[in-house]
Amino acid sequence: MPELPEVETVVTGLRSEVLGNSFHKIQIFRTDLRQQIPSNIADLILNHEIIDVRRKAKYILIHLANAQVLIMHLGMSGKIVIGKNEKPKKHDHIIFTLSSNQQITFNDPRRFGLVITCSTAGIDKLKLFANLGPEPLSSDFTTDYLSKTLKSRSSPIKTTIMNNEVVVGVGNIYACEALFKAKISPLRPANFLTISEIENLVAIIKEVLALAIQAGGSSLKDYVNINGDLGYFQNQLQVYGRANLDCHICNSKILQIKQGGRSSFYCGNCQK
DNA sequence: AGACGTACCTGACCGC
DNA sequence: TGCGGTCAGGTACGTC
Repeated sequence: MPELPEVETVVTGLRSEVLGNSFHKIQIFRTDLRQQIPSNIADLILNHEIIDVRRKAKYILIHLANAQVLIMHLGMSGKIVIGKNEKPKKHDHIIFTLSSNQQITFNDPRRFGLVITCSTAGIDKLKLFANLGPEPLSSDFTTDYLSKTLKSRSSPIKTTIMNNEVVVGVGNIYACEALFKAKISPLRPANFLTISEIENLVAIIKEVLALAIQAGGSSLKDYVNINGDLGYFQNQLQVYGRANLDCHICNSKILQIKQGGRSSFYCGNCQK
């Protein structure tokens, strides 16, 4: 469920729900996520005002008045649900109860996600954040930056834009979608792209992510609503998950291949 | 430094 | 119904 737009959506929703509150209670059911949930988490975060909620790459950062930060990542299958959680469901690993009495539940079947804490000052020293590239929606992600970065990269452009050291937040879905819109084959070696292709790709990555955020990502429903309607942006996908269906532009069959262990979807006719 | 394979874990789905 | 295989929106680590 989580690429950048979904995480952004979760962060926006969380912010409106938790700002000014504090955590009054934590229930932990499993500690063995991607990293262990720290055993002293309650001591660090309970009863301090929540002063900010932000996104960094695909991480959710909840800043507290005592200069601690609660850091969460949703992995492949993580969800954050707000509301009364009367009886914990399967794979609910941690439930935070707010001073407002609302509850925030972290649910993650595959447990590739993460819940840790860090001091505000220590964030920049975290290994997690040590080698992250620029935020795609920021002014740091430019044609100039990307063209310099791609010069030394001979791997396919698809796996390259999914590399967090190159740019953060571009996951499998939006990598496929952006390359389709940019008419660039996912197989092209990154250092073979022309300047105008790179310029176009930068603009399109920003556009695709912004549109998906506008649409509330694809996890909005799990999160705001109790009825599990499918995400809104899913309906706008041009290639992802559409193997053997017709390209909306040229009617060729959408192809599916494997790159770096992940599925890539593309139009062999439109994307060169 | 960068490329690549593999590992982490559970559930859903498909063919037999 | 059960079994085995494959797949899934992410990241980290070892090796070459």
